[in-house]
Amino acid sequence: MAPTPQILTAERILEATEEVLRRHGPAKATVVDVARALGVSHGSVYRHFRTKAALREAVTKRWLDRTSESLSAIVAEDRDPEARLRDWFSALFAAKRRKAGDDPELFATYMVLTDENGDAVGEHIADLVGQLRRIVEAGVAAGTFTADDPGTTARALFHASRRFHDPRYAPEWEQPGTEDDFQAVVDLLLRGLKA
Amino acid sequence: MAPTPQILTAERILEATEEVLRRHGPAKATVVDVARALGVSHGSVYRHFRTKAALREAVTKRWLDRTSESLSAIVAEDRDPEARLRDWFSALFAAKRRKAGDDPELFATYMVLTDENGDAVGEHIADLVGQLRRIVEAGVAAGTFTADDPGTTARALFHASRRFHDPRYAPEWEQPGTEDDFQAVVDLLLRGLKA
DNA sequence: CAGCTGACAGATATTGAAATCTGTCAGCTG
DNA sequence: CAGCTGACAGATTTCAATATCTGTCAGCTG
Repeated sequence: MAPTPQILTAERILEATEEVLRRHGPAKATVVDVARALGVSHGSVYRHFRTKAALREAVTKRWLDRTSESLSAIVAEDRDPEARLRDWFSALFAAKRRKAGDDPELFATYMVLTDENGDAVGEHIADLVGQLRRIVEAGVAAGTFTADDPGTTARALFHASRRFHDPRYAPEWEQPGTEDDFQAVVDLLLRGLKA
Repeated sequence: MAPTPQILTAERILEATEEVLRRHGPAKATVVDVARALGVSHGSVYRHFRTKAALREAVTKRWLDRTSESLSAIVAEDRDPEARLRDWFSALFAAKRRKAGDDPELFATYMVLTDENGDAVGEHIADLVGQLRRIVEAGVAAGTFTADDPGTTARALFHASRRFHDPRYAPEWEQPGTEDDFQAVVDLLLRGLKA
């Protein structure tokens, strides 16, 4: 058979772009590199993405969506909302900490991308806050949580836990005592939430 | 009288350095500039500060200490701990937001300095957490707060409110809804703290 | 003729030589 | 002679020339 003469698709370009970003880092990853990795001219890439910025934004969205999806399973479970909320926070923190620790360079690359794409990050945050709101609403319905406005409470929960999922704090996540600090914040927030 | 032939002191050097930083920004403020502002040679500055980094660290500490001092008055008051805690958070947030809003360039300058001087920032945070601990202890003593370990609880309060005092979030402080988000977080934390 | 190529203009990044700065210290000065 | 100066070496920054990249588009190709 011929050496995989696949047609060029947005999906394939995104995969190649991730690979190029992983290899060269955010500062040196060029559209020409992506085209070369795909064996096409860089003009072809511009047929699928209007600009380099649009291409990088699409990569960023894909990456953020992967995090959201892994957490949505916890939201969908049919369990005690308090336990789900604890698990959700733990899963979010563990996922972020693992990404930052396992491959610091790749994590730094995605930090640059998220800095560039405030809109995509805003959507991602709205998504996560929406997940929190669903858990809070379940708790209110079950009578275990008190919340005048679950949306406002969900935002408060998100903001109050930023120290443990905002990538800007990543360097502090491996310091001793961080796990205790995390538990103390979650405990305090859950106490405040109880009916 | 002669044109103020004052003797050279660490204090005068620090004042001149602040002025130079204000004028030229952190990237272009040199030791030579500071010496020129004082009418001395740059060698004299090195008599009082071993390195440029030490000079900048001293400026950073002075600046951070001013914030701590303005808050310590609230800690020392003889009032309901819950009200003091609310006022303390409000004062901290208001002070930070005012600094960031009134003179964004100077604020950016101090962001660079704090990035450079992690140790000074660490001490400052320990100082603020200590103030929180004193308020929590007062609340526990008065029977209005519950806290197994006031030190841990104070750390949790600090971390949970970072969205509203960590300068890295300054760009978000002027967005609409921020005041509501702040109140929601403080309300949630105080609910969690109540006996 | 849909999809791709590659040459091109303007924008951005790299590079290396020149300029400036940091930190030291022998000697000056009041 | 305590405190300051200013020349100096090595480190860092600046700047302008050069190279590379982005985004377009007329035309090629299967």
